[in-house]
Amino acid sequence: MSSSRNGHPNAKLAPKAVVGRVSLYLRQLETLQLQGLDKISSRQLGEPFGIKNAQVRKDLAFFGQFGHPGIGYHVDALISVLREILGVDKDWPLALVGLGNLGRALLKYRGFRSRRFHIVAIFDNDPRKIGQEFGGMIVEPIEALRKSIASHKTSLALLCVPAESAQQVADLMVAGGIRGILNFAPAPLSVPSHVNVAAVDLSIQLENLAYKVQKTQEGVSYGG
Amino acid sequence: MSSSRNGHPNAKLAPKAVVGRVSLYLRQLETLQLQGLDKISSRQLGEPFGIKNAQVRKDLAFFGQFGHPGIGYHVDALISVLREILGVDKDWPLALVGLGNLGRALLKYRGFRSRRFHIVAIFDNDPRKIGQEFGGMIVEPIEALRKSIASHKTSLALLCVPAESAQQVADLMVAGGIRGILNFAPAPLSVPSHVNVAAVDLSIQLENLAYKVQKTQEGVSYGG
DNA sequence: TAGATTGTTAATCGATTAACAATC
DNA sequence: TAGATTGTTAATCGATTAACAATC
Repeated sequence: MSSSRNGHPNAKLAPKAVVGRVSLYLRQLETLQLQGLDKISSRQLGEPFGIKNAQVRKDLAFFGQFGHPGIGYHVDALISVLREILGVDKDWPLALVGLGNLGRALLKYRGFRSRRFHIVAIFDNDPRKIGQEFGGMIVEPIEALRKSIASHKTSLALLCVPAESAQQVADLMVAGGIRGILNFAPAPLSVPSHVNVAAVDLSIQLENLAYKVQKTQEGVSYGG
Repeated sequence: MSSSRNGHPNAKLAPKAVVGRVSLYLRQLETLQLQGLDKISSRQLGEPFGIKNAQVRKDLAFFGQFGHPGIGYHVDALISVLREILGVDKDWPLALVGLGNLGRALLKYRGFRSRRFHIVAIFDNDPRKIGQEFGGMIVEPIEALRKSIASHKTSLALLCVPAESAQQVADLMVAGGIRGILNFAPAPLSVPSHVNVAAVDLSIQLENLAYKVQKTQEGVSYGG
């Protein structure tokens, strides 16, 4: 028995794959809530993603017992509990560094706000950008990162600078106390173990697709 | 020893994780090539990504024998072979659908071109955008997708429309003969099995980071 | 030759799936 | 009650790591 749930006491860190799927479940639940549904089974919850019912139950079981045998899961209740588990039941201030094309696109991206992620400060090293206004914020020089992180209590940062300067900027983020970096630069980052990095690497994703497409297009017609 | 290598004959599709890592190796090799290195060991190759030497060798062994015992791998030779394996030894035309903030940022993104991915046609359903020029191309209506895919022989597409219309546009892509979709919309896509989808889901990545940060910040101070 | 490093096998580890008693 | 569906255990599957003979 022993209270596990919502990640307080001795709970272990869930495997990354589990957390990713739980995010998907949460999103699906929110869609269903808008549609007025109030109950859902593990089978229905996994279906849109091609995830098996046993997997859904196992993933949720990692955090506690939320379902009702014979019934399924209550949509509203499960939403609350998953939001709490993932930590998206509160606001997360974000620092955005690098105002190139991608950085400016992220500044306007609506998907973040709906998840309580808010960009609160923006940084660039281009003197022509510093002092300018973007999305209601004044661009600060990268040296201002440290103070800004402290004053906004920022834990998460979006790293949108070119590959060449990514490590250098990451170092400044770490020095300032950042705990998680979403890295859009196509470069590996070296950070202390208490800092988490997630990479968004578009070229690698495209290469993956290219490989599969190439593979499934030939393959068929060749002999052993 | 039966030619495996470079993915011609009976070669099985490599596990997704393997392909992703091979992309990283290739990028690292290219960096080393620019630095003038001509040999490298499996240990050095994996180091920047925190990948163990045994893993690097096993990943490469999936495609063939490219190394030399006691020596390591020849940088130039391995680059050629990995490019061929991944399919990035040739040009890949891309269709871009959805010219919101993200779509326009991708249009200018340099990371694609260096990998021989080229956006060759752009689409939107907004009448104010159709006919306009972006990045040297004229915006076409989404209904033109089918003909364009055929004439450009496009296998890969970037899907940057809002979540609500993502499935509908994906259906048109599939009908037009697209074989791989890089999906930026926060919505699950349902496609036939011969079409590959890779999702770029920023909110989910951020939620992952938020979870870990939250977890490592508390955790420590609570009792069993 | 001695030292380095490969490709590959065996051992370990972790993740997914199937099955089912318990429950509504 | 009968049918549905959970949480969980056991079985399967796949991926990572360690170890080492073969090779340069």
